[in-house]
Amino acid sequence: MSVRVRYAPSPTGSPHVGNLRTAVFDWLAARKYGGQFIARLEDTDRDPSRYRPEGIREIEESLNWLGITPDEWWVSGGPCAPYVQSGRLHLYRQAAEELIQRQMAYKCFCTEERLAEMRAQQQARGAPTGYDRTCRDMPEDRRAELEAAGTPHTVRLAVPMHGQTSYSDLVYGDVTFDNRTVDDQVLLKSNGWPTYHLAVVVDDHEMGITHVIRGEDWMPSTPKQVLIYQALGWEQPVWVHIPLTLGPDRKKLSKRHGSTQFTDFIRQGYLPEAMFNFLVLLGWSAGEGMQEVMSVSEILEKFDPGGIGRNPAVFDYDKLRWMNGEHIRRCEPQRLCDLCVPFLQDAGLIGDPPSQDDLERLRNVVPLMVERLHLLSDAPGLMAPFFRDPIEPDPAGQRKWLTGADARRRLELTSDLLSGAETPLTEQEAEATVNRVGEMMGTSRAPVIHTIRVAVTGTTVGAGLFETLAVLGRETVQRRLRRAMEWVVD
RNA sequence: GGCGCCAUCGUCUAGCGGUUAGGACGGCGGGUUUUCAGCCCGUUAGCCGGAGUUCGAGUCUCCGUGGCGCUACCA
Repeated sequence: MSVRVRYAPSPTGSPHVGNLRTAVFDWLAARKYGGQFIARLEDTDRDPSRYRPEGIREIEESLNWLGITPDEWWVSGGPCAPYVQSGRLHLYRQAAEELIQRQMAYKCFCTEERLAEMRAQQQARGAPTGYDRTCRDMPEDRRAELEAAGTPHTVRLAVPMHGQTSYSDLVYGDVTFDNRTVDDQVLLKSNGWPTYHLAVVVDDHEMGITHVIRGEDWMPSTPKQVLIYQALGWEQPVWVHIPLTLGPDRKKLSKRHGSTQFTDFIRQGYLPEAMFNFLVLLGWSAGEGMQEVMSVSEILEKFDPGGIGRNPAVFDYDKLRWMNGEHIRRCEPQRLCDLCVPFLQDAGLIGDPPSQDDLERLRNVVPLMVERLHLLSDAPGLMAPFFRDPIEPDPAGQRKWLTGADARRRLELTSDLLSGAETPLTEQEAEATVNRVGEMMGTSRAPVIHTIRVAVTGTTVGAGLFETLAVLGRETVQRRLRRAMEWVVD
């Protein structure tokens, strides 16, 4: 039987990085085993405070962006459509009915108020919380009476009062729960909609899911689902729980730790392969001697679910930033240019759409900046001197390198040496010129370099000066040198 | 409170009874005399505690401690 792995997000808003990491593992396992990757929307919670359908677009965008577009999902459909739980309600009702007939579930007529009160009392006593099973052993005639009156009810799982339920987890090994500690979980809400526990089991079975890969926070509810599989006589999937992602303070990763919305990372200029690489390393290791920076195909080649660790991992923004730089440096030049375009457009440095001139200049500038980019969003700041005209000098740089008669002289000499020629300015000519100016002034070339850099870029940081001059071109360089003479203070 | 999971440098981790406990990020220092970045070199720092098993424990067992998660008609 073919391996089928699903990613089952719920539309509760913008997708979280920890959540997408699960999708990465889901995809990896599916591909590794030559199976299908399926995505299904778990939208059975329609409470307005949590149901945020706007987030669905972002889930789709994130998956596509990462390059892990599902083989079957709500966007493109598939043999198990619909891939949205709200369109599958009849299946859950049918399953609930079957469970009731098999006496593995029962109708519960308790009101939410009563349940809240019960819970409050349990907490006050310091007792374990959980349903007290009032309706479980309800006399048949009483049940029929309430039913005939149309009393709202839920359907609960009748968890065995004794014994244990255990399952085997690919990552965590054998996990066992005393049935006494497992709650009689609500399976069907009083509005007829299922809870996660019922819906996930029914859908995973109906869709032929073979591997359930999800966050470790689902472990405590797994026995409930195992019980449902057993009651319905269905074969269980392979359970694979993966460790959680934490913030720098070791608490669950959340907004206050900085960016956690996946789309934020896209906007900030991280590369898909860098995110993929970083996310998979949060909980998985190829073992000794591994190279950490890997392409998606290298990861796929080395990936082994057995290498998934068990300890929760802190999300290290510094390492992600470093890793992004590594991937940027491995990027094909043309692709890197394309990736930079939207960031430069947002900064107003190039047109939308960019002109041929913009694109040609970008192709020349990117090689100078590739080693200096960590995030694509660094591009506008770094590349501004090549796209903005006129430029303004950085005050500190001006104070240091555009001050005094010597500075003026360096500008004048450089400008003089560069004038006259009609040929394009080359790196060689730029270097020779700067060297010559140094000689003429009886100094090393260093001060010349610094002064000219501030003059033509406005800043003290950036690419090597000779390459910079060549890319800027003779005409622009001359114009900026002359302009800079006005900036020199005494 | 109950239940579950986890525990090696600050962080991500390798280790699967015998190692000088290895790598990566970060930090620090140096080199590349063209800044920044990159690259190269070096350095910093760790087996939570206690019993037990064993000739020998980071590795196995138990207890403790700590962290995290779940404990909803949320997922």
